[in-house]
Order: sequence, then C-alpha cells, then structure tokens
Amino acid sequence: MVKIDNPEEKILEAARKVFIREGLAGARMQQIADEAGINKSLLHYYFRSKDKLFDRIFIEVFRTISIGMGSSFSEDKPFFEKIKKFIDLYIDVLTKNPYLPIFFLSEIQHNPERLQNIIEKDIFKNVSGIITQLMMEINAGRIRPISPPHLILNLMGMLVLPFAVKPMMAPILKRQLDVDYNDILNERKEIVYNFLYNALKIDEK
Amino acid sequence: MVKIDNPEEKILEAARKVFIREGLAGARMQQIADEAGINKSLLHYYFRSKDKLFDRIFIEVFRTISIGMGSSFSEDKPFFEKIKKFIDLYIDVLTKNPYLPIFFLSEIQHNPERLQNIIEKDIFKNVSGIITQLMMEINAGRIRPISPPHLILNLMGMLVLPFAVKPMMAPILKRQLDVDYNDILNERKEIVYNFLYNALKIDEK
DNA sequence: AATAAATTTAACCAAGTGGTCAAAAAAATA
DNA sequence: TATTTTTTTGACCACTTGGTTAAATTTATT
Repeated sequence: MVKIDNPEEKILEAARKVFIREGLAGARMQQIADEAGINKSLLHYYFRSKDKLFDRIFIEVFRTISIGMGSSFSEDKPFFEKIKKFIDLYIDVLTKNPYLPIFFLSEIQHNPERLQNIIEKDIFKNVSGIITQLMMEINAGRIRPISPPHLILNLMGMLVLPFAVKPMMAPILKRQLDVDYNDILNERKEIVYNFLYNALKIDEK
Repeated sequence: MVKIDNPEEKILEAARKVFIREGLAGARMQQIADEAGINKSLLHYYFRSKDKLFDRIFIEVFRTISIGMGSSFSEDKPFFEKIKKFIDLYIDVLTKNPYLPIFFLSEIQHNPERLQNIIEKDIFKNVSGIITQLMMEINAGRIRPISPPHLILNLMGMLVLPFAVKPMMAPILKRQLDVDYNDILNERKEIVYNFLYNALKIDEK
C-alpha cells in the first residue's frame, strides 16, 4: 500500500487521469485541481505550467508503453517463447491502461515535436536483439521470411488496436453477435500468439 | 475538377483539416475561419455552432472509415479474393487519409456518446456476410478455425496501426535501420495479405 | 515560544474562447 | 432603378482559460 497523501503525488495521479481522458487541449487545470482535492494555484506551485505538468505525464506514459519492448527479448530463450512472453506482458499493460495508446498516438499526431525531445536511445536498442534473432530463424528456415519492421507492425497492430477500438466495437459486437467485448480482450493473448505462430512457422516434414 | 468556390464547401474543407489535425478541443473557430479565408461570423451563419460543425465532419469521417466494410464483401468471389480486395481498398483509404483513425478513435475515447447517435445499422450489416462465409471456409476445413471478431481485429490492427504510429515509428526506423517509412507503408498490402493467408490457410496435401 | 521557511489559499488578471448582432455589402427581385 | 433579400463583416460580449501574487496558514528551526 503506497501512501498517496503527499500533494505532489496526488496532483500527478489527478493529472494522469484527466490528461489521459481529455487530452492536453481538452484537460483543464481546474479539473485537475478538483480531482486532486487542492487549490489550483498549488498546481503551479509544484509544476510551473500546464505544459510542464503534461510533459511529466506524457513521458511517464511513453515509458509505460515502451517498457515491455526490451525486457521480453533480453533473456536467452527460443524465439517463439520470447514472442509469447512479449504478447503476455503487453496485453497485461494494455488491460491495466486501455486508454494509453490512443492518448499517446493522438498527442503525437497533434504535436510530433514533443516526441523528438524524449525519445531515448535505449528504448529501441533491444529491438535490434529481436531483429537479429528473427533473421537467424529465417536463415535457418524455421520461419517464413518477413521484414522485421513489418513483423513488429503486425504484432503491435494486433495487440493495440483491439483496446483502442473498444468504445466503438463493444456496443456493435454486443448487438450484432451478443458477445461481451471483455471476453474478447481476455482471449487475445492466445489468439494473437496462435495467429502469429501459424503465419510464421514452417512445418518441418 | 470540383469547384470549391462556394463558402459552405470552403468552410467544410477548412474544418476537416483543422479538426482532424487538432481535435475538437484543440481546434479554434478562428483558425477554421482563417483557413477558409472568411470571417468567423460566417461559420456561425452556415453552421450554428462549433459542435454542429464538428458533428458534420465527424459523421463524414465515420462514413469514410466504414465505407470499405460492406462493398468488398458483397460480391460473389472466393474468400481470399474478398480479403485481398478489402485490404487493398482499406490501405488506399488510409494512404489518402492517414490521420483519420487516430482522430476518430481519440474523439470517441473523449466522448463515446457521440458515436451512439450516429451508428447506422447498415454499416456493419455486411459484416454478417463475411462471418457466414468465414464459417463456411472453416467448416470445409480450408482455413484454420478462428473466431470472426478476432479475425476482424487482427486484420484491422495490421491495417490501421502502421498509419497511426507513423509519427513515432518513421524517425525511429530511419535512424535504427535507415528505412523510409513510406516504403514500409507501400509494402503493407502485400505483407498483410500474405501474413493473413499463411495464418489461416491449411495446406492441402 | 519566537522566528523563519515552506505550503496553501483566495482574489485577481490578461488573453483568449465561442457566440451574437446590427450594420454594410452584394445579389436577387420588382 | 428601386427595393427587398441574402451574404459578409467588424465590433462586441459574457465567460473560461492558464497563470500570478500577496496574504494566510502550516511546518520546521532556533
């Protein structure tokens, strides 16, 4: 149980909530203050401006999103086990933070420059790890050839989009097929892994 | 060459541009007026309020996004040909309007109610077409079993996400692998089709 | 307890914000 | 041409915005 009574942490929690729900342009400093249960001036006392406070949250979100990238592929395990671990980890993150991807992508669409200032080199350095191993598997004839960026895009798309479209798809699928969208999301780990496995694997005869 | 000299069309074009780039909360009526080269009051003369003008654009975007759904699957062709046609059509739409998906998803994340008012029944009615045919293929043992909603999510994810993450991925891939992201996007039609084909197809022996 | 430092607040401000309105300009009608 | 109608504009308004500041309050230091 982390104590949350200090105002700085209360502000950050409120800002996180409001910014992610409303976006930078839609969020109001007063709203954040109310959410944190403090005076609006105190926001400026702890964080100088709306933009500074937003930057803090934005970087935090970027870290959350990119955290799974490296760790899953650093261990020495068979290729498909790493893939599986990555999928599990990423879907857990998305389940806990379903609104992060659209928030993040929307903000960089509004203001791409913001991202340039915070891209840390090390975030995608481990991507080179997966790439070399992918190439090894391809060269060994164990999986079908595919360009690494495309594999990453395919995988990311199948992981992220179902969470992003939830507000649109949930009511549609409920009405059309009478399925609960949360059930769908819970099945994603297995589905994505099998789909990707079948797409890549070459059956040994 | 469509003439665009009438103010209503000029306003709509400007609103489209500004709303999609900035979002509802970030867009300014003055900005739209400037973009259209007219007085701000004229916006309210033609469209009563910011929200009304936005609704007009939002519905238009929704139509653009969902337009491919039906048409690709209505014709009587083999399953994978329909898939291929859908992929081609959808990537063409995204190439022409790369910012639509994030704009759309962001706005329904901010305000899901807006969508409920405009969801027209017929938009996903043809989805039932693809579902029945998918089931037929599965029952015939020609493709691997997969739940229809998951197949749709997999496909949509692989189609949409690469465009949505362009502002983030383009500089990263340029620096890390020295690849031009537009080349990547141009390869998507083929890649997605092959990936999906391999994931679903059962080789006849 | 007295004083200094840090925290919190209420009152306030300049700069926008969406929106209104009456008058000017242009177009249509007589 | 005169007049009515439609279109366009500039001036304006109430309200909200992020941000400031000085005073009040709490906390730490002596």
